This record gives sequence, structure tokens and C-alpha cells, in this order.
Amino acid sequence: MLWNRPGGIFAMPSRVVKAKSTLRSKGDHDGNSLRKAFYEIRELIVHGRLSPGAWIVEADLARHLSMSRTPVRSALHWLQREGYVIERKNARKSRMIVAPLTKEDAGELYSIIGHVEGLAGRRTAMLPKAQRAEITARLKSFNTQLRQILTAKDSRSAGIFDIDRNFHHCIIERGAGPRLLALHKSIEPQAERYWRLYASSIINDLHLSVAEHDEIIAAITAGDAGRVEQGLQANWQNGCTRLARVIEIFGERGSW
Amino acid sequence: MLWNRPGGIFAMPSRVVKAKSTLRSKGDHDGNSLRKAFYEIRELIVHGRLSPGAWIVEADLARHLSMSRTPVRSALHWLQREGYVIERKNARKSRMIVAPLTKEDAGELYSIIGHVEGLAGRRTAMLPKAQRAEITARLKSFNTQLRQILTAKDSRSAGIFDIDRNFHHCIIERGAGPRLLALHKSIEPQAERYWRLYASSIINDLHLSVAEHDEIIAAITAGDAGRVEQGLQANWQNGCTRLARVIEIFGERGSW
DNA sequence: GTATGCAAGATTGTAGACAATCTGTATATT
DNA sequence: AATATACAGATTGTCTACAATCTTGCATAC
Repeated sequence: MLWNRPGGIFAMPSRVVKAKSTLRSKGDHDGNSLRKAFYEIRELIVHGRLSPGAWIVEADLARHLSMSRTPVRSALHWLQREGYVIERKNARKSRMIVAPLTKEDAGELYSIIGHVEGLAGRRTAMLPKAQRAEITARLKSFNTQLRQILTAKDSRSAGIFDIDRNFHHCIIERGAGPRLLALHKSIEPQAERYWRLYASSIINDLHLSVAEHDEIIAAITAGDAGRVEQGLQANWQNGCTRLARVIEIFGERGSW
Repeated sequence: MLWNRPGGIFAMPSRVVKAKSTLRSKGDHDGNSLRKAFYEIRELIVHGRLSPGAWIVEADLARHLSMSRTPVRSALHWLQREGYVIERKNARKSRMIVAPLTKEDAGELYSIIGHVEGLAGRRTAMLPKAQRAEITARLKSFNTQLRQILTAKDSRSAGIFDIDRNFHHCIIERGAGPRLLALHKSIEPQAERYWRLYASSIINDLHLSVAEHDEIIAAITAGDAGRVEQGLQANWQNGCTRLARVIEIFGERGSW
């Protein structure tokens, strides 16, 4: 199907939106493979399907995602830049491996995200009262859900991650500008990775986190920026402490 | 599906380093074009050679850097991810433009970097006294240099940026872990971009910044973490205010 | 048995080709 | 002349090829 080559004698109904039936000769060009690759690989990492420390081979991933190496490669560079993947340099070439999970890294990561959220939360606390009320209503709902799981001893913990994430997102989204939001979006999944892979830490101490959430909600209601910031930082700080204990027991992963 | 290769590390049988004389048939493969592209393009942006709002064409940059589009493209994705470049989406395709400079963005950016440095500075303040002394010695030297430029009315302001950057780096490098350091390295040049492109704001109010630096040095000497954090945040916050005035006068760039 | 060196396979980094899409302009139609 | 249409150039997104390099396994020598 020659579109515009010098001898374009092919009278094509010009602007007609091509039906999806168009035969694509190469790949599945939805014009967005890179993004797809990025999110899919990130999910593989966050969910532990790609183990910490595992050695990444571009071609394998490309096959898995049914696309060529090019977008996969770019996606890996993003992931590297954001810390999901690290580079084992060897002179010229680089080997990519899934970033290991270490106690030290967790400490730094949690500290950073605590401050990022704190900064956003500070601004959330300064919103007009009406908006804050709307937010706290949602937050309370999330926290209630967590409590239910808690009392039900519902071992189907899959939902916990999502609920907690929603709780935090709900606060961040309002207070953060585009930059801070982007930053949060790039960091948060890495904290989530620790969560998921050391799930037991969260499950057992969930009630503590829920209580901390209550404090945060109260602070937002009061419109006390400093207290909100403190609350969020504390929530992460404590989460880190709890996590550290579990890492101590089960060992770090992917670092040898 | 085998995701994990048993990653074993074996002592490398000391292999002979190949002579560099190898003939390279294609391009200049130093195995690292991507990095080169990233840093060069970033510098073009930070220094204003690529104007805010300017429309980026991959092929042009590739020609300029004498390499193919592939590494340039990846580099642009990094830059996009970090906010130097933004994407004007149009259905499938995306146009990349150099991120514009706006007062709002500057506000958020400076706020973020202030907090990032504050977090790192907090840890720097908690280092043993001997190390802190070494650091403050250097810091004082930088600040002295700034004062000299100030009194000399030396219009050769080129050095100012570097000296100030060194001042801050000197603090951050010690306190920050690898993650925070990487974050800082990715954000700081963007603040520097505002600096350079609205240079007049800095030059005129340099004495204020220098005074703030003194306070930071004193705080580090005292080992007062909170005060260091405050000082750094204030330095950026005030810088932002000064910058905002200049932007108000000269207008935003690249946003229409 | 251990160390050294070579060869084959695996993997990465870059280039270049091609397809798909967008945009502007010249042309036709009224 | 104003508007719609078609074409050509420009640009992006993806793929494939190929060279450089690294790893691994094996054969050989000590």
C-alpha cells in the first residue's frame, strides 16, 4: 500500500479515517508500544514476576510483549532512570538487572516518598474547607475498607495494596502540581514493590497504618498543613521500620 | 517461561584487554552514544541554545550530534521523563517541544528541589563533627568566591552558576544516598535552566543568596539538622520569589 | 587437576529502511 | 474569491540488520 511515493497514482480517499481493518504489515503499530512496554515491564517488576536481581534480556522481553527490541529498549532506559532497573557496567556494554531490594534502599526510598507526599499533603491541607471535606470523606471510606479487611482477617490481601494506594493518591492528586505528581507517580510504584514482595509486614501491622491514616484525616479536616505533612512522613517512616524488620528476617532479595 | 537466569557471579578470568585499534565500520560506536546524546541535548536546553517552546526534530539533532536517530530518540525520552521536554500529543503521534519556562512551573520546581536538598542536608548535618568541618571549609571557600564576584562587580557571571551549584552539591553529596542523589541530579539542572535564562534575577540579588548560604554553613557547623533543612528550603524559596519577579517583568518563555 | 587460550553463541548498541501520520500548499470546483 | 480536495514533503514510530562485545564452554598444555 503505497501512500506517498513519487508516483502516487493511487487515488486514496484522502482524509478518510482508516478502518481498523487496515492490514499492518509491520508489527502492531498502535503508535504507542513504548508506553505499553514501560508499563508492562514495570508491572512485571513491581509484582515480582521479574525477580530482584534477575538479569534482563531485551530480546526476551520483546518476544514476551510481541514487539521489537527498539521500544523495549527505550522502556528499559526509562525504568533504569527511575530506579527499577540498574546497570551493571562493564567497560562499554551494560547489563541490565532488576534492581535488588535492600534494607538500605528501602530506607532511602521511603524517606523520599514520605517527603514528597508530605510536600503535596501540605498543599492539600490548605485547600478550601469544602474541598477538604470532600477529600476526607473519600479517605474515610478507604480507611473503613481497610478496617473491614482487618477485622474479617480476610487473607485475600490483594485489595489492600490498591486501597492504600488510593488513599495516598487521593491526597496527593489535589495538592501536587504536575511536576510533583509525576515525581510521585514514578516513585510510588517502587515503594509498592517493597510492599508486595514483603507483603507479610503490611498485613500484620495493618492496624497501625490504619490508625496513622486516621490522624492524617484529622489533620486535613483541621486544615493543619504541618500536621498533615508530619502525619504522612510518619506513616512512611513507620512503614519503613516495619518493613525493615521483615527484611531483617527474610533477607534482602536480589543482592548478592 | 523462564524469567530468572540463575545469576551467578564468577571471578572473571583475567582477560586480555583488547587493543583499541579495532576498526569500526559503522559510526563512532563508542558504545555510549545515548549518554552523550542525553547530556549534550540537556546542555543545549539548560543553556538556552534550544529555546523553551522550540519544536524538536529528532533527525536534526541526530545530524547535529553526528549519530543516528536511535540514541537521540532514547535520549529524548529520558529528557521527557525528567521534564526537560514535553510531549504535544496528537492522537498517535507526538511532537516534542522544549519545556517552556513558566512562573508556575518554577514555583513547583524550586519547592521540590528545596525539599530534596533539605532532606539531604538534614543528614549532612548529622555527620560526625570532623566531616562537617571539612564540608563547611569548602562551603566557606565557595561563598568567598561569590563575595569576590559580588564586590568586583564582575560581570563575567559565567562562573556564578558553577560556584553556586558546587556549593549545593557539596552539601548534597554527603548526605544523600544514591537514590536521592540521582533525584537531585535530575532536578537540579532544571532549576539551573531558570537561573541561566533569567540570569539578571540572580546577579542583582546575589548578596541575599550569599547571606543565606552563611546561615546554612552556620547550621551545619552547629549540627542542627532542622536548621540546615530550613536554611536550604529558604534559600530556594527566596530564590524562587526573586525569580518570580523577573519572570513577571520579562515574561514567560515558550508558552503561548 | 588447574590454568590458559580459542571458538561459538549470546547480547547489546547503532544505523538505516520503511510504514504511518501530520501539515502545508497548490489545484480544482463553485 | 472562497472553500474543499489532493498531493507532496516532513516527521515520527517501529522493525530488522549488522557489527562490536561479552560470556561460556571446551580443548589443550602444564
